[in-house]
Amino acid sequence: MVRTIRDIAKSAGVSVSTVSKVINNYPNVSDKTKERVLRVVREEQFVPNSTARGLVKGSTQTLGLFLTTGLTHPYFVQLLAGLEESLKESGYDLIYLAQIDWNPEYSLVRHCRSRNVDGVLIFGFQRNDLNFDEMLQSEIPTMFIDLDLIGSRAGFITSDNVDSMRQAVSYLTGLGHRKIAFVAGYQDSYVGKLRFEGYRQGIQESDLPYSSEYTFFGDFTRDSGYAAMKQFLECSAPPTAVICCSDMSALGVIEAAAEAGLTVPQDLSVIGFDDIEISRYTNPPLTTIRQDFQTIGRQAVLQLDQLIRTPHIAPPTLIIPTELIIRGSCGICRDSE
Amino acid sequence: MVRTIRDIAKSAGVSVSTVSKVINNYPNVSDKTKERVLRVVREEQFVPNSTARGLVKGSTQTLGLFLTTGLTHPYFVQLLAGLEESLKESGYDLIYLAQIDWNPEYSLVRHCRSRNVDGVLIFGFQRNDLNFDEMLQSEIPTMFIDLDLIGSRAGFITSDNVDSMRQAVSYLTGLGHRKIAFVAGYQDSYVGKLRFEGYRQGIQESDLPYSSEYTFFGDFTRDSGYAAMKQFLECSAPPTAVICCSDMSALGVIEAAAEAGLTVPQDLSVIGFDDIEISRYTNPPLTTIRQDFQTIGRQAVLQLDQLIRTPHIAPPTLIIPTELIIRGSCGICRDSE
DNA sequence: TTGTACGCGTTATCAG
DNA sequence: CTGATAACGCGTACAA
Repeated sequence: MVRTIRDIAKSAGVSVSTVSKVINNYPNVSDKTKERVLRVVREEQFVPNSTARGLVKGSTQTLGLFLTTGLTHPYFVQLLAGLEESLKESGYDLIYLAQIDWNPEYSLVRHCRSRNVDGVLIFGFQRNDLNFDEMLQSEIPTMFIDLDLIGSRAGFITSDNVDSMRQAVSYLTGLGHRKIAFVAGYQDSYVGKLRFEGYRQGIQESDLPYSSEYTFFGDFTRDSGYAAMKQFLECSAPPTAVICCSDMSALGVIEAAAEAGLTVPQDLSVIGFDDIEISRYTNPPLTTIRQDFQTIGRQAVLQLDQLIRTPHIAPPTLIIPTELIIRGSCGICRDSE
Repeated sequence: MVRTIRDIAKSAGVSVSTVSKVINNYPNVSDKTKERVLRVVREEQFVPNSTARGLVKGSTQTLGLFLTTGLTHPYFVQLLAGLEESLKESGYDLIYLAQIDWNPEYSLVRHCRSRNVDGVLIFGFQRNDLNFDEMLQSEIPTMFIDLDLIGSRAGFITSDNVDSMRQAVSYLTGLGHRKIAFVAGYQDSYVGKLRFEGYRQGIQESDLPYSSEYTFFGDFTRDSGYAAMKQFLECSAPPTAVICCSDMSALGVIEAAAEAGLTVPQDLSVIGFDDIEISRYTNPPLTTIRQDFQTIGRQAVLQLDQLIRTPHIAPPTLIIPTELIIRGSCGICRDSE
């Protein structure tokens, strides 16, 4: 039994517009009628139809979310928790736009418009996965997560990938390491590039020579870590420390090292990335870089909300710090050379 | 520059109703006008406004999703993948109803109605978390995931928790074990109860005595597994096998066993639940029960779609089989007793 | 302070 | 086969 604003008006003995004014907290309503209307609203459990409201206002208190398919990011759940928290604060529901298709005619912008979303969150994509230019040129408020795209109404938020890796290198050099290898992610992914860049900067800042032998481009999996370490062991001067782009690949590195008779952290230091749940419990516990996805999710919505509500604001670009979690997989360099 | 159906009508030199008929594939339109309209639609990149459509049709091609807060289920991502796949097939977008609040006045039903969703998915809740009765009594098509609630328009889908545990017990008795302990989940959770029930059934079917000493009620964490094993070791006749309600707690059991000088699987057999990514790589690799969350997500949407489209259909209740993944953490019982 | 009437973009009915 | 026109439920100038 669905109630409309008209039913409420009748029950309260006022006009529809008065009800509307009460609901939307307009000033020019006498306290007496306001109270009466409010009582009826409560009694009849009236909730305004957001579809109708969306039609007339051209906005729906809804944020659109585009997600890449096959998402396996370990900390996606945290992101969601961050989203949820701020979604509540700012009063939006989230519509997951699942009807993406990958043919070139598909248009994110049209999809958004047809749904009348107030703003859009985009997560998990690479630069050329979809036609993001159209999105950037549109007037639709947009926040990219982990992709550095900017438009007049579009900003982005991401972890500080570069600094993460510089920190990691610096931590290892502080332990005396000078032969530091790097298990990279996809060469052409946004985060992959930045982390590699951070590694190179770190190397440079510590006056260490860069050797391409010490870099392996993998795919974040355990297997790629394993393969990487096998390759590093072939080097004329094998590394004494390895930085990885994911915890899973760090685990692969440790396994390959163990097979070669090397123990961590005595013979080899290893740093991971992500801080997945298991990392606390591995043997040894993994030293790793933790991304603050809860904050990223939270800030993405908060910033988007600002963008939506402020017409000429500069598009937000946020870089969220990471944290090096020091556990047991790194040790002082014993390489006498 | 947003186009409406009126713009299209003007450009094509026909009436709005004709355009509407073409868009919605109505029969009574001549091929010639249909073609002309379609051309204009394509040229002008017209997409009908789903808000307006939703208003008049009373349905929005949208499914609502209620999620519990702080969801950390490792396989939620799989569920999402399953959802996404079938969402695409059946043409819905998913609206994540984040504006839940926990005061008693909050009504799921009203929230749904205000958004005009066609159906609802509910995941991660316990029976008394919210007022689900109202939902069950409403005419809103609903699928509960992992919660066995049924209404005239509401069904559920879940893994076969009972059978999973019976399988596990049966597998262990097949290996000669007769002292089989159980690390349960929350005592009052839906899945927790069923898994415990399955364990008891399995015990009974194998004519083993049930001993409350052999059951520990934990919370799915590694720590609770650790604590459980410590307790089991205090028994006058410690178990030779342990079944756990999560992989993490299985890892805790193994750790506690190792501390007591027991090696797995020689001295103790351990079975987990979930098959998280890491289980393949632990030492020994974990024998565990895998839930098919991809299928659960997929079927949830498919069944809901059926429910929506068929007025008087019986509410679907699906129990999805699990799979015992046999790896290296179980061995033949050596207990000579 | 309150109410009337129109419009948001679409679909459905019914007359032509 | 095509086109007016009335809904759908709400917000808001404007009139009272």
